[in-house]
Amino acid sequence: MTAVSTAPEAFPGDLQVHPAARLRSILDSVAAEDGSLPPLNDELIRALRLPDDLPETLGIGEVAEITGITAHTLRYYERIGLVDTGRDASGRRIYDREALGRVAFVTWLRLSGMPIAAVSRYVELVKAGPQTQDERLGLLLDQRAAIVAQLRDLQGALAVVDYKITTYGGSCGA
Amino acid sequence: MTAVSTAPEAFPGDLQVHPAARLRSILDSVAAEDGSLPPLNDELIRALRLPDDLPETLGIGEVAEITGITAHTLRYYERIGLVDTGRDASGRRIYDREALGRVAFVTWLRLSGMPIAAVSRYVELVKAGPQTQDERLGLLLDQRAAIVAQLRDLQGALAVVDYKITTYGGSCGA
DNA sequence: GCTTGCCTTCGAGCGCACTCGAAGGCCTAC
DNA sequence: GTAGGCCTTCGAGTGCGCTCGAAGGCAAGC
Repeated sequence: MTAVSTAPEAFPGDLQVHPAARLRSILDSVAAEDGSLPPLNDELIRALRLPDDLPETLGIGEVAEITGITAHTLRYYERIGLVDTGRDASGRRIYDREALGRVAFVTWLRLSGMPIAAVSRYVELVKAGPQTQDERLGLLLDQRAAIVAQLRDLQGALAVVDYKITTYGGSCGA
Repeated sequence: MTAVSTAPEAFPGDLQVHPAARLRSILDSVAAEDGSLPPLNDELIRALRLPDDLPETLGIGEVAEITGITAHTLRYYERIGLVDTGRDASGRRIYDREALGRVAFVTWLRLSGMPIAAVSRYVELVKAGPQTQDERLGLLLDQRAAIVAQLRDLQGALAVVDYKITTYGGSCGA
């Protein structure tokens, strides 16, 4: 896994491709210089919970800016039940820390390729109470396996692309 | 990157999710026991070129079975110009080694998240001749960067999911 | 001859995940 | 008071990548 260290730029312009660019930049901040990532550490978890110097509550525009997810999409997520928010006196959405955490969590799941239906199911289970823990764990384990499979696919694709790059000029076949 | 070694099964049943399941199983055959992958080696490349004990030419049904891509999708790929094939006397598609190699290559690119439009562009450039090598290399480098970014995203998601699994029972937020 | 089965083309349809536009409300600044 | 800006809801539209069905051809086997 050689160079391509585009690390310095904190907020790349590919929002269309990856709505969670900003979350990724948060992840970047806890990643090592060589691009490797801690498998699981407190710093990362704290990053997920988002910085402490944020205001107590945020408007949808601020959440959009922080997470890189459009306000339209945030409303869509709420409409389909993925994230609940409060409202102020004039009916505007209020995101507190917990709501922001949910947005972040949902975004990570989506980023890992989990279909919205599955995320939705998970959120439903959480709302349903503690007796659903087994099924929730099952969903997470399934998703973990899916992530591992994707990692393997991507490593294979990386090998193929690297081969093409090193021998580039060859034909399309193989 | 701990266990979840579902390695033994050669042909998992998730064709819908990953049309390239069989290609992945070929990749598996060159992967180490612990799931790690060689970044780039001759064996993998040979695997991409597909086994030597295949018939010289294949029908679309055979290609579908080998690659895990449906005949419908193979026809679609041909229709949009991603893969050319020959025809027999009665108009049926004939896939030779080269065509099979192209199917495999295209599948790897798709698996890495490259949009069809970009794959299409790449194939066009190959057809256009050697003077397009620079642009081809550019496309490949872009895709390499995209793969690396995806790997990072997935590793982050894996960390988040692992955190949830190890602390499971918690709320949905964070 | 007739069935079976795999193939052909063409065009339409589908599922997912947004994405956008219209029409309007509320608050602040000038 | 009015303009600007950010917000609201609702429903429709978009783009991607398949996915499918219909209608029919061709060759082998009974």
